Amino acid sequence: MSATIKDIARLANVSHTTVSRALNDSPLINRETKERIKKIARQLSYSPNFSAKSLVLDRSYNIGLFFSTLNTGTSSTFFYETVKGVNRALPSPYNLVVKGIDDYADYRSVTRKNFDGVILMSQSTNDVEFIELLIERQIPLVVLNRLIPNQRVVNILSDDELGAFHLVEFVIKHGHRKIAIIEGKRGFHSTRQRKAGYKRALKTYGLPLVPAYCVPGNYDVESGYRGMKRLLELSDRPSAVFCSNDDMAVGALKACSENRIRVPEDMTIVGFEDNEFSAYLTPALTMVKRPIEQISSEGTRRLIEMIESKKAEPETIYMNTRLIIRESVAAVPH
Amino acid sequence: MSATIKDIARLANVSHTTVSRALNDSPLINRETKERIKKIARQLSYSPNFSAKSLVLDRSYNIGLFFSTLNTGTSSTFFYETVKGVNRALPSPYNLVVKGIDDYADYRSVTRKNFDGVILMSQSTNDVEFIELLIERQIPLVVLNRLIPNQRVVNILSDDELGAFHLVEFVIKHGHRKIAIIEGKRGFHSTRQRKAGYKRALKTYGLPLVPAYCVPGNYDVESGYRGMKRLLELSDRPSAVFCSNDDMAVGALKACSENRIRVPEDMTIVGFEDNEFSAYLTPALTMVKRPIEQISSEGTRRLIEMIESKKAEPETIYMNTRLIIRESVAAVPH
DNA sequence: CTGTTAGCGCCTTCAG
DNA sequence: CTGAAGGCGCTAACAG
Repeated sequence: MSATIKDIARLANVSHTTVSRALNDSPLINRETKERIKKIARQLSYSPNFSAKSLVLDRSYNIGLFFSTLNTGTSSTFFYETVKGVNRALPSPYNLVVKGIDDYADYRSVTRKNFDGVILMSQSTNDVEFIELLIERQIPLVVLNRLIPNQRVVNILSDDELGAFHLVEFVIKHGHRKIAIIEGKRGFHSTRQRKAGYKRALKTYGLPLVPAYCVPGNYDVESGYRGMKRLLELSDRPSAVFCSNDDMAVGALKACSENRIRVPEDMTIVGFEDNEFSAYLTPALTMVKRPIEQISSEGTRRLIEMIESKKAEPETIYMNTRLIIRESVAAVPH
Repeated sequence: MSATIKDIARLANVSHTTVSRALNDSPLINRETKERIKKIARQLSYSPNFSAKSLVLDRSYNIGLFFSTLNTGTSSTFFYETVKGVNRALPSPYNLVVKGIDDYADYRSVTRKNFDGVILMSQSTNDVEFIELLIERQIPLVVLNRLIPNQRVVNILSDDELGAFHLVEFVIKHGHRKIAIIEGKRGFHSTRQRKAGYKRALKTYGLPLVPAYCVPGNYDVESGYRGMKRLLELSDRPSAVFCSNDDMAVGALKACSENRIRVPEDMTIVGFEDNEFSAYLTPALTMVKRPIEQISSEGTRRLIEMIESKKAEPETIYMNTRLIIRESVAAVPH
């Protein structure tokens, strides 16, 4: 079928070893023979058999990109930006293999032989087992998005706590004193971080933490809608709401509109994440943008470095969020 | 490092051949030895080296999922649903390898050896070369989303023309006679199909096709915004606008809101695609939903069948869209 | 600079 | 039912 180095060797009247070396640009080979061999390879439109290469080099050329889940709880924007970021930084011989942890009956097939390295987009603590397995098997690993304490891994995150702090601070500076939060999915690290930033901002500015103003959510639009409805039923309504992500802000906006509450005139709403719609909502959403794509690219770069230099320096890197000011915040009405 | 069949063979006092057969459930092997071998394999947490398997079986276990591009023109919802659909239908030994065609300098590495099969999510005609290459190399192929005429490939699409027809018909039945369209990205098959459905609906109901009512777009939010602005500047404004996808409908909504035009009271707007926000916009969007996830799953199933049975029956399959009625359509004002 | 030889881990004849 | 031998395509010593 397709040509092998032996075919080329025959045509070039050299040994297949020479062909292998020539094609891999070994300095041992004479320039002219090299050219000659490469030309023949081109004519035969030769392409190496990666399985064979893999077997002998002990490298699969597969990079696994694992999500906690591919089915639910992952917003499409988040997913897309991650893949884009990884893809952008991935050198060409590597294959980007996308998986969800949750559809693994067992992880047996995740081995050093089958994956040169793994990028884990960690969204909840349900992946600790998986992380331990990877470490135990000495598979180069980069964990994105969630802080992995006490582990020797490269860990890249956005500073959500700080981002949320800045965001809520911005709201406070508009005169708001009754600020509610619709929280993210339970158990997610990001949920805790964002709430922590919210709490720190309140505290810093001497505002009380009102339990009734902290309503649960789970990062989807529907939960933002329900959360907002709950807040609107309160006798002492908040004047501003921090939604732990933009999807929930969309739901919150909807709930306001149904109750004829104008945003931002009667109610300030802010989000977190920056999905592609935030700018085009009515009103356009003021929120904090996480650098998902950069995190993914940076993580990929580090992973490849680890793989190719065989060095792993555990490190935790925080990448800055950005406050994006649009239209959904107004001074508190009185 | 990790265990091989030889290690197991030694411990079990059999040849590695026997181990291989036992692990592959060959009927030739005695039940008891089989059990014994499997037990040892489990104890050693043996996992096959796929590179070796691939080499000898001539199967890479890689399924390529190729997009026209990963960088722009692909909406995140679309991307996410596709991956989800494929992933759901992909049997476990296979790896889902995600690629964008546009970041390929040359396609040389896409060979039968490196990919057992390819799923092409075709978004424009810039992939004809690629398709020809795959056919020439006899790589099992399924093309999703775009009609590939005169080619012997399995082709799975949503019936956008019919979907658009039903949608516009629905608008017409609300009394609208001045219906505009904001078109999709130039050169995309879907763009043409949706416009065709629009035109057929107009024609069927005896309405004229007004050139000024056909404005260009490219499937992103911004272009919907600009398109709507253009329509609003017309002296004889349309009373309804068919946006060729939901992202553009979001932009159109925004433009209306800025011009204090109420939707749907003053202006009917419909979309196409159903991204996850459509239901939560204000007003919630009436549109046609494409079965992306089903298309992807079905395509994957067919591809695997082709690979495992070595049979390829070229076929074109249309999957039905669904009209989802929400709030953005009202009777024409008079 | 080039060739010979061996072997990566696995599966598949072909003999027992 | 089991084993011995060979080879998939490629790279890596080791010789020349």
